[in-house]
Amino acid sequence: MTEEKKSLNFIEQIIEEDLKNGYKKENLKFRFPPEPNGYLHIGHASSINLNFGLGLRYNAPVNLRFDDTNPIKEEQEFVDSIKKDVEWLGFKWEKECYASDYFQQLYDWAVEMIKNGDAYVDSQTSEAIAEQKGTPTEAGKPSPYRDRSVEENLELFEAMKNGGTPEGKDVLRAKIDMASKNMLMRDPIMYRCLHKSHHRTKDEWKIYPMYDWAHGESDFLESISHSFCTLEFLPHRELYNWFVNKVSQPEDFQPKQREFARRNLSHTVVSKRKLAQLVEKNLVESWDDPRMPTISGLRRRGYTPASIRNFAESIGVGKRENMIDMSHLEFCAREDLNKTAPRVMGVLDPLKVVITNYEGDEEWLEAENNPEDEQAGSRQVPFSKEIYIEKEDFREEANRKFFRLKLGKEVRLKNAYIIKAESCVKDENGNITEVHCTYDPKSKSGSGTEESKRKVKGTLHWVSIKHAVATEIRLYDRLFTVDDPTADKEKDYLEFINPDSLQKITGYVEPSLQDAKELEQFQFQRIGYFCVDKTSTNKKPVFNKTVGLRDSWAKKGN
RNA sequence: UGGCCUAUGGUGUAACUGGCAACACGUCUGGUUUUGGUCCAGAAGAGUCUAGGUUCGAGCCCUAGUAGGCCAACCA
Repeated sequence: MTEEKKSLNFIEQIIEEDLKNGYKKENLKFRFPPEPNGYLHIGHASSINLNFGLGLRYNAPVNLRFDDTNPIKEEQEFVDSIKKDVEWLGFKWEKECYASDYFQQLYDWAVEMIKNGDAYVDSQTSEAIAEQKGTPTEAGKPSPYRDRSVEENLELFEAMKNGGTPEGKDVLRAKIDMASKNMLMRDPIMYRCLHKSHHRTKDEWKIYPMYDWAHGESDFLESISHSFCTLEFLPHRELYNWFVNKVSQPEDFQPKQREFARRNLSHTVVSKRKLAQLVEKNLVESWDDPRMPTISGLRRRGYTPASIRNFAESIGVGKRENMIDMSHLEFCAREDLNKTAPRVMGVLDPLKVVITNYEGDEEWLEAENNPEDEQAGSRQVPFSKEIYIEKEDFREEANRKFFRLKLGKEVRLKNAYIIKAESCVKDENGNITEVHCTYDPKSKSGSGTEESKRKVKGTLHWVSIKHAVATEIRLYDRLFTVDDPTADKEKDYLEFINPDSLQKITGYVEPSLQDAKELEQFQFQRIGYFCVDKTSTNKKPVFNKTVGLRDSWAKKGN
């Protein structure tokens, strides 16, 4: 085996550099820190893959930490879904943590900071505070409350904590530098009064810490060595370090925040807020609608954990703006499903074929389950005089590039016989309603006869009409009609919703699929990959189309 | 108008840290095939945002531009 030197991404290079500079490998520790205010999406999958992947690579623990500092937006439902999704993707966290675990510690540290003159209570309105903050090009002005005495600050902060201060009245601010070029350093707010019940601490707290005054401290408390976040947090790094310095001793190891670019996927949106909007406005069914780029949506659509992990791994991590084409995700789905999905036959747009010289009642033929997998074995599929084929697989006449059924020509029925189209029946509008064929009884697949080995250019999938199971098939297309629905500053992204992103049809599948279970995946031969929807029942099976097979015939515009 | 980040085929990442730009997706050929799938073989496609500079040598370093992004929630 040739030892191929896999190039490191810039995150791994940072870690290697730290290791080279004496940082102990056993002290490496990472975390994935979602806010439980929505469902995880494909962008999070990248972050999950990065953090947990690093854990695997360096044999280091990775915590799952919920950044639950805002009770207004956060709910237990989201905590549950996030845990489910991370597990489903195949990752194990070391500890399940919550920023809310540290509320008391954070509070105690805040009191210390007040005593040290590093924080003060500001009694102005949020508007006044915003105004004094200045602009990126203009320094801010100090609050008139900036120099309150320690005693007064302590008293006021105590009142905030006890709920004696109304919401919106007082806030605790760090005393840093109102003239800093970094807006975040202009006395950032540490605590606000929120008399809301928290999904975990219930009514215990009347004040809640802000992100900046919680995240780095949580990292510090958990001994996280490297804290990775997306690029928009880059300006927060200075503040992150400032706060960590306040709560730690110089000899303590300090977590290191580094930033990477979030991944954008074409023809969709990757923003929790926008996805939530799609759900709220009923533009999709739910967070797990198979058109959604959420982990739960992709799961329901038929994506496998491996396909999503491979996707995240293959697109890598970088620092520049990006727009990854959906076709790349689809490739990852096919690549994985090709190896694992059992092959079956189903007809989506049926055309009746009568085999006029077929004498028997029915017979069961052997069909290979997966040519990519020797172990997959075979099954029996029923054949009879009347079958369905795909409407687009028959033409009265066509040129020689059409490898399918046409009058007077032969085609093979997958796993069955070679048939020849003799005539077709049409309705009053000229639509073909039936094709009459004859079959060659000696051409049975696998029989080993001379006739069965004949080279016939086309092979069609089919299903015996009297054995067929009628199913609901849901076909999906991209959710948005353009690559980047957010690119147009004049138009709202919702204007680019694809009205035809979902199509429900009735299809007919072979009887072996009658009892398929939720999430079971199949390749409908010559069509694509499908999986059983959660609303499916034995009486009425429902299949979601995950992705079509590559189709070099359709691509040529036939 | 301030500060910071970024810039490599259509897309996403590489380039052993200064040595003739590579990989994957996508596209196109051809072969195999009882899936117009898979698989196999091959091709086209960038001279690295621009202009200077350092150097024997620059995608990598320096300077100045240009373009895009981020920063003025009691959101994360």
